[in-house]
Amino acid sequence: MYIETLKKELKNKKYRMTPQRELVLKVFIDNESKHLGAEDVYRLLFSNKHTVSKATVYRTIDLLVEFGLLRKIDFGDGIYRYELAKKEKMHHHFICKICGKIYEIEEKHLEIIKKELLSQGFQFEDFDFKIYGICPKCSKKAKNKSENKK
Amino acid sequence: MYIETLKKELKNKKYRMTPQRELVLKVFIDNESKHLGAEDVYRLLFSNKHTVSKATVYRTIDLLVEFGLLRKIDFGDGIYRYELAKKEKMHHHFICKICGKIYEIEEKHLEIIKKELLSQGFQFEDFDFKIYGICPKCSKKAKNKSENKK
DNA sequence: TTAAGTGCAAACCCTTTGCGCAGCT
DNA sequence: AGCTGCGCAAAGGGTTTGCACTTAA
Repeated sequence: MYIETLKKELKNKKYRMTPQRELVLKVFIDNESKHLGAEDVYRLLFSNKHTVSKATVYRTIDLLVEFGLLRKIDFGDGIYRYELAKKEKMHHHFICKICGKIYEIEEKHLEIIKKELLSQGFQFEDFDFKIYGICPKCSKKAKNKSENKK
Repeated sequence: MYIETLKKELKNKKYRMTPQRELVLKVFIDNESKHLGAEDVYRLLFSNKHTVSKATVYRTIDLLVEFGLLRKIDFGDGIYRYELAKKEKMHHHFICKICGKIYEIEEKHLEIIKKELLSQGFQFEDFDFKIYGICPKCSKKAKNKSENKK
């Protein structure tokens, strides 16, 4: 169904469907829960014996972002990551500063913020909401450690 | 007063106060409303006849972030920008996709989100909340244009 | 057939690092 | 003297680009 959208968009813009473009999109479909960078996509394809060049991976990802199939995420570590853009479900990211794990957080309160912005004349297209901190697991570990020391 | 904080922090960590460190911090103080990248800082100093090497600019900025005097912002264009971290006033960014202007948005609703996270065991340290869209000015312009066409 | 797409390697660009010299303490 | 800090230039690392070859339509 993502593939269908891709084909449709390509036709609209008079671009072509190619095996490489399908392969790149499939990587994102098969790794839905992950946040993959271009390098990751390249390596995943490579280890599956599908050789798609890095240049093509980068170009295809740009295309998929342009088509709204992928959302670009930036965790501030110098690597752009991407995730399938499921329009229905807006979610955000909590990044643990200790273990590095990324939690997806569903947020309903943002609706209020959206409404306020709209009333001020802002049209929003994309939210990027990241929270950095310490996740429950890590703060539990830290707690245990300090108790053992006593 | 930022300078005082810098001096204090440096003393704490047994680092030294230098003219370069003061100059870099001053650039941020004198350009409070802007979001400067390292390159910008370097150029601003250069055009004011103060030569501080790029390496030092980068190193000093890292230091200032470490001390909590600067906040790192990432608008996803491959350049890290920084702003003076005024702890009191949490604000966020609206980036217009047409004119590129960055609006600072004060947000009070995030308090609710913070509370919910806390109750789930998440400890947050930093919020990064960016909204991409079209600002009131640009959407007005677009509107006028389409009306003229009629 | 022919314009779009691909692969390769080199180029880019922001950022980081190694190293010798300068300057606090 | 012994570190810390600086400037310079080179290296790093993710991303982009030029160009000749390949391929979808």
